[in-house]
Amino acid sequence: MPSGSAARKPTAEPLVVLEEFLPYRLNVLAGLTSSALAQIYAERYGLSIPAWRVIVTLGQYEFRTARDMAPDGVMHKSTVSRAVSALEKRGLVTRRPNLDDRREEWLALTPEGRAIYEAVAPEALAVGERLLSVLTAQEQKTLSTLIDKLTQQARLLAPQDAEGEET
Amino acid sequence: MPSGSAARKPTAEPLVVLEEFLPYRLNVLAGLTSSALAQIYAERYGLSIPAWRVIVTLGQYEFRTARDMAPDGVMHKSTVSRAVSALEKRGLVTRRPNLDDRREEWLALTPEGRAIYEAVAPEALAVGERLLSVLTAQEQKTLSTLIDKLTQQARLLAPQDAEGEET
DNA sequence: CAAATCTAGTTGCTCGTGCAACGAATCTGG
DNA sequence: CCAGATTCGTTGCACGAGCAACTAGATTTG
Repeated sequence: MPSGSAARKPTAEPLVVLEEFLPYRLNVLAGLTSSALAQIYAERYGLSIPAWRVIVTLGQYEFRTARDMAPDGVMHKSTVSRAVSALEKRGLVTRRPNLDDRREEWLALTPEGRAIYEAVAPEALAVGERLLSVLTAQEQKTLSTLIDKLTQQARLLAPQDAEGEET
Repeated sequence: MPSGSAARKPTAEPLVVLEEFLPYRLNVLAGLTSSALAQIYAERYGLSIPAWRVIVTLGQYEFRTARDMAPDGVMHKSTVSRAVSALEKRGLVTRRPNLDDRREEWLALTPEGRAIYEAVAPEALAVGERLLSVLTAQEQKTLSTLIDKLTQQARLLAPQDAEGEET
């Protein structure tokens, strides 16, 4: 147990107790789940988090533009751009210019890309479910609601749209 | 409205729906709250996330070693090391060798460091509370429980101890 | 239809941070 | 009491990602 030395005497007035601070706890949890997931898509398939998100989105929607990948400002557009380039270079994604608006391009999975998607997705899902397995069905529904409420509120408090992390 | 093009037709069998995937949602939420907080301690006080954590911990415990800053593997030790160096250079933190074990050093806030702590902490707390303000007291308790359960479980699924993000 | 404005996407730069290798101090076992 | 293993902390390296500036194309306005 590494926290054997943990019981150091607290200051007179600890204004913030980190371990109870919601943003901190959310980040720790998010980081841990990211690590768990990364084991799969990173170590096993060489995918970065942005790449994983691109693949999942394309697996979900068939055709999308790069901009669609960052629906609400999650992921910077440069991040998406580089992820797509990398995936294209690996032959997992194709670009096809949109003739109606030649600024953007339609992205799609190649057969190889889809193969990876079909291999990774179930494993990722399994991790998600193993995570949730410690909650009852009712708790899972509650959690979902709470996350939505908080996310909505956080969006109001965050700068404008900024952000960009993992999973 | 950027999502005007959102209703792209889904694939036959979307294996994973990203917007419903717990790890993804957790990361988005954590990222947004981080951004909200960063507005304060980064833009206003020039503190990185690790630096902020160090300051809060020292504000909480008076004396700590660098290792204590990463209780469970949150934050890499190199991250802590660099954060502490930076804080020392700014005169916010002091190091004093531990004579009982000269591998480690006792860290503490300088008066300047404490002043910053006392300025930042309430603001950060306020953000946390504004976040939570959309939840009832009961919901807040529930959330806390759920986060704990999930964190515990995530720790089992994550590699060994790996991790390292924001707040 | 020209000028100004806006949007999609790319790229150079920089910085934060994880990793791995290392140095120093400590602890353990023969 | 010495040799190997372990732990605290630092540092070189590389890479991922945000920012800002830019190109190219589209849209608006007068």
